[in-house]
Amino acid sequence: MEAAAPGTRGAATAPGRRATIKDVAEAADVSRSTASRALTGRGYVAPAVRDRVRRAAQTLGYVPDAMARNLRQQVSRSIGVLVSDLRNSFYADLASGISGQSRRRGYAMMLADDAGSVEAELEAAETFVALRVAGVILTPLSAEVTEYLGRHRIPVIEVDRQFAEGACDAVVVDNKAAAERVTTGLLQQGHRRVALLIDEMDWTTGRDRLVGYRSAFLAAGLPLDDALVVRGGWDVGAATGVARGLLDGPDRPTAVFAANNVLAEGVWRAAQALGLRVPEDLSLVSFDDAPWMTMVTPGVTAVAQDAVALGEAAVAQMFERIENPGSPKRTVMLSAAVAQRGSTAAPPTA
Amino acid sequence: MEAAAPGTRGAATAPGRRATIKDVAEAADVSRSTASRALTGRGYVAPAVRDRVRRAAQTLGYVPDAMARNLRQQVSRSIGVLVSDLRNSFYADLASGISGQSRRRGYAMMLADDAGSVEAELEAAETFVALRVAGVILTPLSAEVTEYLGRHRIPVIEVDRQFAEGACDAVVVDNKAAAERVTTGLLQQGHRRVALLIDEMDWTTGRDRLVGYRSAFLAAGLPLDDALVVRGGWDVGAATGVARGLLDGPDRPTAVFAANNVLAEGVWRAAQALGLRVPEDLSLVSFDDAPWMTMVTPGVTAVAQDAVALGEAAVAQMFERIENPGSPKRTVMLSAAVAQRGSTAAPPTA
DNA sequence: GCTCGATCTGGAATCGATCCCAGAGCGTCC
DNA sequence: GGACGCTCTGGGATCGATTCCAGATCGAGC
Repeated sequence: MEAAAPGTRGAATAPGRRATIKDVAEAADVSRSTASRALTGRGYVAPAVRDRVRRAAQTLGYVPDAMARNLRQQVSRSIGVLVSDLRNSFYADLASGISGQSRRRGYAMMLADDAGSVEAELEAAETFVALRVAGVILTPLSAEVTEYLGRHRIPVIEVDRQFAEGACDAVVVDNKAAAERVTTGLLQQGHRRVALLIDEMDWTTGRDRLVGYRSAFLAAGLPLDDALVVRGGWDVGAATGVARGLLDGPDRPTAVFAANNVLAEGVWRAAQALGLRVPEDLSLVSFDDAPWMTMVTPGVTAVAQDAVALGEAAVAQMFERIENPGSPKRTVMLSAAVAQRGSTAAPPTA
Repeated sequence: MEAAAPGTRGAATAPGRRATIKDVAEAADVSRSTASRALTGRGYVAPAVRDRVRRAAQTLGYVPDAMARNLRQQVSRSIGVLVSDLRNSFYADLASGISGQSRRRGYAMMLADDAGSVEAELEAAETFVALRVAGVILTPLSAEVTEYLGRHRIPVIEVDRQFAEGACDAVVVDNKAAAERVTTGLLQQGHRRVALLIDEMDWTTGRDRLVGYRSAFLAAGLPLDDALVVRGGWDVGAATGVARGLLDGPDRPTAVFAANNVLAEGVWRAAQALGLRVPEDLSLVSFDDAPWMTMVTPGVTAVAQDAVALGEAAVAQMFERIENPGSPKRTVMLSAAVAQRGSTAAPPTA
């Protein structure tokens, strides 16, 4: 879309129906072809005629029909975005980054969220195909969706997690490195019973965070205890319950590494409920920063994925793919910073 | 879109280009008209032929082009949504509610955020017009955008706030009643110096919250002190600064009513920085709930607007408007609950 | 004067789907 | 047997824009 200068959006003078290019052409006393050339700037038009047509369009409040234009040109200027849950700040930030960046490039964003349902995910993908979007950015739930979109020749960028590595472009954070870094930090403070609370280990996110956690132990020459790796469930309620079970007992871990912000919230709530002080009784680190982590006392040390930047990088990668369809698939890996706050300390010397 | 049964999304067998209805028609050995009738279910088709066409579509992985369909039918099955800032959980929840509800009705959602810029808002509106969306749901920044969309005969629903009352449909919360309720609560606990920290007083949100605050004083027969109504700025940094100024002094208020979640965060941070204990030294209530408010100790008492429900109500209103274009404009008012937490107490007896 | 190229314009085809309408086939009823 | 109604199919117009192409006009150069 050509960005009209401020204040130039014309006043449609009470049209019974929307103005079409035919109306503009008639008003300017030229043919539809000429009107089109004048407005798009492609092809010859005499300057005087061009101005006349533009004025007419202006007066009529003409806005070209994107459907018709896209149909004719067989390209669309919108992208599809599919995330898991907008109420989770991680996905909201991601969408925000994508939105800003794609607007800057003149593309509109179709946003859908599958509420964790593979069927909803495929339905959204089908809608994107129907709308002939220029590309899709998604946080995949299944490998099928990428394959489906690929079959329809729609460029796909997987963000945050990947299914089949190398099957399509992807933008992810270096989960392993970041997980290893925070785990090593806990070990260096003297913790030995460090639990990992995790939601899944099938996607690259969970898998790599687990790998990072383990390699920190190996690097420190410390033994691994698989009983300390615990599945935490998908929502705060479940996570809180699991965390209570984990923390309620004599043999409890002295530190917990929560693999995402929902699980961290569960641990925090469980600690509160059990009267455990952070960090005196329990150290906590989180993968995924969240707004509340800077509000509580002490603040929660977290791997701060910049979700907005992740979204922006995904958009950049998508346009590179569109301009360059043949180039080999690429996985962009962003590093994540660790925001040190007050939620870790040496373990209690019980 | 007809929801295909799971697993029925056909395999496009390596098409050089996407299958069109012409391809389906040829594969099923019928005309394009018949293929169309078979797939849409409108008009006569012999059952045997219908099945043959559907199988052909299946085999080819045919997905009808929404552009072409919309162009022909002059209606679209997508709605435009325009919010201020997705990173704010209020707007993200709103979008989430809209998304879920519109997906349920088979509509796609075009989402844009103006980053507080009126120009970006108008640009997004123009995109919505170009895409011929069925309707637009927005949290308006300017009166102009609603008027612009209205001129192009696009149904508009304003959510959260209204500009010209009655100019279009709207879904809002009862700001006045909720503000009055929480203010009255503070007065009943004995507070007299109750500050209102507010961002704007031009929109209905700010105006009504101010009105509610004032009428609580009037109802209690207490005098108003306009020096206690303070503008707090638009982001957390500014809000924190203003709150520090407000709370740093001998004559500081004993309670603060923050008119939104960003301002409440500013007050919370300022109180922390100044070493003020909540609620012993300072009571705090917020308009707008936010996730962190249940995470901190004590929890922050807040007017809990259900933003998801707000979004869902907006979608419902939009479809009512679409089905019933002539009916008088309607403003739906949702009441907001007050989530009582621990952030208020009787004022210090200094 | 004639050719050639550049500039400029309008007619008509095109994108992919829907839908009106004419007409074929067939059964029923008077 | 003929009129009528119902079922079913295909031809072709249509939505709104873009774009190819033919042709008109004009000025310059030989």
